Amino acid sequence: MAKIIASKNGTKKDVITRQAAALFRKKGFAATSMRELAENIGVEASSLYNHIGSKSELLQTICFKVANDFNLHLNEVEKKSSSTISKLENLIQFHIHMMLDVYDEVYVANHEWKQLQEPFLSNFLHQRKLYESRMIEILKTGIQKKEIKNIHPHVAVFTILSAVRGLEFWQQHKKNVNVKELETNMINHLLNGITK
Amino acid sequence: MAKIIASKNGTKKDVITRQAAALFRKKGFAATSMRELAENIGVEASSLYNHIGSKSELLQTICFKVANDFNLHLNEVEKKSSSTISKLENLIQFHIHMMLDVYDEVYVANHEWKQLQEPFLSNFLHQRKLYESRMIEILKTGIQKKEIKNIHPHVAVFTILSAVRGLEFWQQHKKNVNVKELETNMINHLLNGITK
DNA sequence: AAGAAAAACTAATAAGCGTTAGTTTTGTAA
DNA sequence: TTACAAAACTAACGCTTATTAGTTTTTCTT
Repeated sequence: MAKIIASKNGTKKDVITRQAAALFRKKGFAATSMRELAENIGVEASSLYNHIGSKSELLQTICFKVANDFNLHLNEVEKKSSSTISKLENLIQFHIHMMLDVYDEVYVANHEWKQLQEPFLSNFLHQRKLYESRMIEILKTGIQKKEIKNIHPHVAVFTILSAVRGLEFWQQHKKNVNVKELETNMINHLLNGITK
Repeated sequence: MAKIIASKNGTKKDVITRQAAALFRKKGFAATSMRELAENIGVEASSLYNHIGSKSELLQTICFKVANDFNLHLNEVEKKSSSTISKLENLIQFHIHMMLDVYDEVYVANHEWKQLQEPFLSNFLHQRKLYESRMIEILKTGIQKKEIKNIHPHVAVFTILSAVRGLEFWQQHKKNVNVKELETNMINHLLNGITK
């Protein structure tokens, strides 16, 4: 067992997957070749197949890892018996952190899921729709409890998710902005408008 | 000169470009083959080259047409001696309409510009940055004239552009929402927050 | 109807793709 | 040191790609 690989960077498969995410983000899934990926890792293309099953599998791994992270977090948020507002605050915060911490992976999940093959494509879209529904449900509860204005919950969820996805934009100006500041500003902006 | 093509749909090149935009949006530029594009038009792949120069050229045409439309509109907005708010209102409205009217093209310009070849890639990014700068400049003027809160103009422009780009999301729920309503809601939401 | 121009076709090109087979090197454990 | 397993390598596979050349069909002009 190689020391460096196992302890710091995870398995070689992890290294490959991470590099794949970086390239898929930069160039797109279809425009990234296995030879190019291999070169970035310092190995021949065929050697990759000692560690991974296929190019498609790489995309699947990336997309479903991200989807799972979001789902698990939503599970925890739903469990907590906190106010609707702090639930939403928690969700937005998590989205921001995911976008900043695992940018490549989230970007790929957001942009390259189209290249997934069936049945993974349908599965992914299903999970996505479910996540949206659960967010809408949280908002509806908040409206019932009079914690939140009587807005259209679907529209509100769409607005929040759009704004957070827009952080991709921000990645290139990362140095010009204080992350904490951005975070609180964004949460305030997105929640003040709907809080009663 | 064929009647149907010339009068209603424009030249055959226009038809090809429009179909290309549709496919590039659905499947991505790299994942769309010329054979597939040809099949959608009802012709052999090689026949396309009687009308277009190359696959790359199709992407260039799409991206720069969109960029040019936005630039021309911004020119007009800058010329008008109206208030900062109504300038911004005008801009947001235009973005929304472009997103709804020429969805495929705007989507491709937003997502597939990465596949442009040099020097077009640099040119495109330059135009984009310039557009942002000019929007920021409008906001700065508004702040000076005390029409607008003393916010960070860069952040505000980013927020507006993100929210509008998020309309892509909305395309699939198009039937569930009144466009006019969406438009006024969005303009209010994005401008009320920064108006003094 | 004849001639010219436009646009379709078939066929082929070279290059690149993901992936596999078979072999050799490297690293680990006995 | 020997034996085994993991992971690298070279070479090649069949397939698809964008694009070109050459030819035939269609369309428009006169």
